[in-house]
Order: sequence, then C-alpha cells, then structure tokens
Amino acid sequence: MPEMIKKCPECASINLFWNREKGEVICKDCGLVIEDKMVDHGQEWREFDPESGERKRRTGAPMTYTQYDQGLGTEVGHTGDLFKLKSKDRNKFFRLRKWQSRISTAIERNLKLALAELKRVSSYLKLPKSVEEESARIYTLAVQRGLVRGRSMESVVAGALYAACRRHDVPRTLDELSEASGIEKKEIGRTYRFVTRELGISIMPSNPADYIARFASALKLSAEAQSKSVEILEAAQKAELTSGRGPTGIAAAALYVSALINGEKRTQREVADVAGVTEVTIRNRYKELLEKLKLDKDVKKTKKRKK
DNA sequence: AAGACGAAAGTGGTTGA
DNA sequence: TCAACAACTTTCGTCTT
Repeated sequence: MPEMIKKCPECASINLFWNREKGEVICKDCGLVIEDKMVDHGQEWREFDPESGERKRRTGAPMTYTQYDQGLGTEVGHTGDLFKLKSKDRNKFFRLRKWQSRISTAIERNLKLALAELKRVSSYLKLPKSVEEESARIYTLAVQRGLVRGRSMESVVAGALYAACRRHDVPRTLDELSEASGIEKKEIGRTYRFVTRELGISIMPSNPADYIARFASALKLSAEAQSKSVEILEAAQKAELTSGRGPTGIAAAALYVSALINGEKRTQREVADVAGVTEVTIRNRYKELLEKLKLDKDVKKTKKRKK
C-alpha cells in the first residue's frame, strides 16, 4: 500500500504524531493539529433495505454496533426455503415470521433511525470510529432498557455520544454536541447523566489536559506554548486548583497564561470562545493560577523582554 | 477604542435535612 | 421536597494600554 508521507502544512515537518485513540494527528514540531478530526474512510455500506428488495449479503460483515442489528441479524428464512418444508412446519414458519416482524420492527426501526442520526452527528463532529462504536453500543443498551421512553431519540443519541467521548478521553464540550445535534445543552446533560447512571457507566471527570491540544490548535498557538500550558496544568492540579472546577475553564486559563508567557498573546475573548467559557471564568482561573503558582514573575519577565 | 478587570445579580445543578 | 450552596454566566461600569 503506498502510504503517503504527510507533511505538516505549517512547518513542512514530517515529524508527525498520530494519536489513534483521539483521532488526532499532531505535528511534533509546531504543535499544529493537522487532522483533529479524522474521517473514517472505512466501509460505508448501506444500512437500510432489509424490509424488501434484495436480500442482504452480510457474509462476513464485521460485528458492529453501528449496524442496527449488529450485523448479525437473525432472519427467519425466505419463501424460497419453503419448498423444503411440510405443511405442518409451514404454519410454524409463518408464525415465526410474523412474530419477528412484530417484535423487531418497533425496536429496530427506532435503532435504525437513531443510528443514522448518530452517524450524522458523529461525522459532523468528525469523531473517531471507536467513539462512534461506543456511543452506538450505549444507545443500543439504552433502548433495550427502555430508557428512551419519554425522551426524544435525538437527545439520547447526543447523550450517548457525549458519554462515549468522555470515556475515550476525546472530550467535546456540551456546546459542540449541542451545535451538532441541535439539542439543547441542558437536555443533553440531563439525558447523559440519566443514561450513564441507569447503565452504570462510570465516567472519570474529564481531564483538562485532554482539551489542550484541540484548543491550542484552534488558537494557533506554538508547540512551546502548548507544552507550557500542560506544565501549568500539572502544577495547578498539584495545588488542587482543579477539583470541582469546570475542566474547560482550567484548560482555557492555562492556555491563556502560557500564551502570555510565550509572548503569543491571545485576548481573553479569543480563548474564551474556543473553550466555550466566558472571559470571567478565565479571569477567575487565571487569577488563581497567578496567585498559587506565582507565575506572575514569568509573565512580567516576558513583558519586559518585549519592551 | 479595545481589552482587561471586578462587582453584582441570575441560572441550573448538587447536596443534605 | 426544599433550601443552602458552589460554579459559572451575564451584564455593566471602570481602569489600562
């Protein structure tokens, strides 16, 4: 296979780091996130048509949750098979067929729709396949437990996606999910919490560091600034400034400070926008960082150097 | 004029009686 | 179920660059 050698469009370095899990390709030299959202060009086979039309050729399809029946549908055979049966069995056969269409259609139709929606949102956010799979699994479980009742399908899909993102340490903010799915933020949060609680899915509180790479590249910060912000983050965690606070706020503040120190000043507004928090929050975190970590020296130093 | 800063009031969610 | 509470937001006025 002719593997294309990719270069960083920013600095033309070929020193790239591919984080498969997060679906990010990061330039080690300049820190640019080249493909923060990898589209999976894998199979794209259709997932409709079982009802009528041609029979499925599912031979050897990989088992996957993004397939509404996980690619393993049990089908009560086709009329062609009937010739082999005696009349007694034939009744049974028809009964089974009827049954199947009764039970399965309700759930399966829902799943089909939901998974289509899920894929839509997922590809809009360019989430890696692993996350898509996970969220499909979560959604399937949720449906089986009847957790969708009383909630809109879309909101549960969004909730499942959000949960899957968190579990895979590839966090998207609620705002992003909200924008992609058209569901209100609080609604997503609600179903997210509900679903995870009901399914007993444990989720670590998301780590601010997971946001750094994405935010930094959105702000076009240098690799130095980015790694500096990670340092700051670690120091902040040691100083216990992070517990109980919103991870995005922390990440944003760390980035803001490190940008300042590195002489790549970004306005609070810019940082706030990409991080999805307000300037005030950044200010508060920022203030804490300066106090507890005595970083103000560093900030002043670079200020003087500029003059 | 724009950005940074801070105070005050409001929001949604958690917790504990 | 309700009130207290923490984190975060919104809004707005003031100060700094």
